Amino acid sequence: MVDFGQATSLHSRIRSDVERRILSGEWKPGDRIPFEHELMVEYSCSRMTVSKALSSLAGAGLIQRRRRAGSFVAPQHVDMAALAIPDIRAEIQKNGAIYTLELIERHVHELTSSAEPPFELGTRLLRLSCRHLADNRPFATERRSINLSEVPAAEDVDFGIVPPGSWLLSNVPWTEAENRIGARLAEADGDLLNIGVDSACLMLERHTWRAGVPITSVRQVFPASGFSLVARFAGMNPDG
Amino acid sequence: MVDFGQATSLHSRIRSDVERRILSGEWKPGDRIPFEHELMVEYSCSRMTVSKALSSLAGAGLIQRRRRAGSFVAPQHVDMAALAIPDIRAEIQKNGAIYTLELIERHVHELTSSAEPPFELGTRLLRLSCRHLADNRPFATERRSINLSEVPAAEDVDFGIVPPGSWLLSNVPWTEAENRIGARLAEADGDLLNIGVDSACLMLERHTWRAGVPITSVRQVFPASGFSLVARFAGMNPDG
DNA sequence: CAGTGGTCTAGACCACTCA
DNA sequence: GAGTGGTCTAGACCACTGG
Repeated sequence: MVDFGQATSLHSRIRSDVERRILSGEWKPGDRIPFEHELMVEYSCSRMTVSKALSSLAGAGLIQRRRRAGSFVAPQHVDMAALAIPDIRAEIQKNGAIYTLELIERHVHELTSSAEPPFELGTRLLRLSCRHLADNRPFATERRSINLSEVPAAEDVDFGIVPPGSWLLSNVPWTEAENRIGARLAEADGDLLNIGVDSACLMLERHTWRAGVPITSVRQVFPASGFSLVARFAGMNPDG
Repeated sequence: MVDFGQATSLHSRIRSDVERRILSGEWKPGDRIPFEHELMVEYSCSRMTVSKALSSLAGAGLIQRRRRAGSFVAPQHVDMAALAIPDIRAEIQKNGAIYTLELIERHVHELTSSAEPPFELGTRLLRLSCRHLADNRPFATERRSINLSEVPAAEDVDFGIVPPGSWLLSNVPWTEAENRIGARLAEADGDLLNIGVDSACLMLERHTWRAGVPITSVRQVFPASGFSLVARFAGMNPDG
C-alpha cells in the first residue's frame, strides 16, 4: 500500500498519500483513517514521522483527530479561499501600467464628539483622501485614517509620493485585519473616477489592528468595469 | 528570558514567544533569530521541540530558514486574508433567518458551438438558475453549470430542495477554485431581487476544479445593500 | 480502563552552504 | 571544513475519552 511518490521526505509523502486518498474520494468525510501505529507499520517508520504528517493535515483542516477514537476525514472541505488584498501600487505596476498617486486631502483630526470604528473616542487620526491612477486613468479612490498615537511616524511621511497603503504595509506590522467587500453606486466618487454617478462600484473596507490596537482604516472604491478581486485557491498549503 | 505564557505545550509557547517578538517589532524583517541550539538552552528542551515551533513559523511565512545561516524574520508580512466564501444556505440559517430556495430553470446543455470557460467544447452541462431567499425576501440569484461528465449524480438531484452549492460542497470534493468578486448594476436580476435595475450589486463568480478537471461554475448576484463579504484575519494559523 | 493522540527526549545521520 | 537546519528513531509519560 506504500505509495512511491516523488523523492522527498517521508512525512510529506505520507501526508500526500493521505491527502490524495481524501481528495479522490477514496476516504470520504467521516471515515476513520488508519491509526498512527498502523501507518507506522505501513511506512516502516517511527510514530513521530507519522505524527508529523497527520498533524500537518489536521492543521490544514483536512482531518480531525480525537484521542481514543482516531483520526477522521473532516466533515466538509474548507469553504475558504486565500484572497489577495493587493497593494494598489504593486498591483498596477505588476500589470505594466504607470502608477500615479494624487493626494487630495490631508489633515489631522481628533475624535472628540463620537467614536468611529475601529477607533475609540479621543484618538488622534491622520485623515487622507487620495486617488490612484494607472496610466493616468483613475483606478481607485481611497479614504484612510491612521492612528497617530500608534504610528506617529506617519505624520512626517509625504503621502503625495508614497501610497499610504504601501508605506503602512512595509513599516507597520499588523496582527489582525477585517475586510469588508461590498458594492454601491459611484455617487460622489463618480467624478473622481471619471464615471457616471450611477455606475456600480466595488468597495473595499479594511480595518487593521496591531495587538488589538486599531492602526488604520481604509475605504477604497473601484469602478466595477475596471477591477475585480481574484482569489485563486489550490489545495491546502503544506506546512511541514 | 523564558516567557511564562498560558499553560499549553512548550513548542507552542516557543512559537508564541518568537511570534510576539516579531510582531511587536523587536525582531525586524531580515534579523536573524536565535539558533535552534540557543533556544534549546533558553527553554531547556530538546531540539525537536524547538524545531517544531520554528517549522510552524516557517510554514506560516513568518520566518525563513536557511541551512548553515540560521533562521531569519521574513522580509514582509503576507498581504493575504482568508475570505470566507460561504455556503448561502448555511450563511442565511446562521443568522437565524428561514432559508428558501426557488429553482427557476433547469436543463441539460451540451457545449457544441463554443467553449465556455472553464469548460471545454463538448462538455455536457447541467444548467441551473435559482433564487435564494431569507425570510421570504430575495437574498441572491444564482446561475450555475455543473459538469455532468464528472458529476453524473447531479442529474438525479432535486435542486428545488437542496441548494446546488450545498449539495456540491458536501458531495464533490474540489481541489482548486478561482473566485472573482466584482460589482455591477442589477439589470435583469433587479426584478428577481426586488430592487431597481439601476441598483448596485455584488457579483461572485467561482470556477471549481477537481484534479484539474472543471466541476462547476457559478455566478451569484447579491443586492449591495443586503450583503457584503467579510474576511476576518487574525495572525497566522497555528499548525502544530 | 484501555487505547488513542499530544508531547517530549536524547540521541543520530545527512544535505546543504557559507566562510 | 564546520555548523546549520532537515529528518528520523525508539523509546517515554501523560491527558483525554470512548466503550
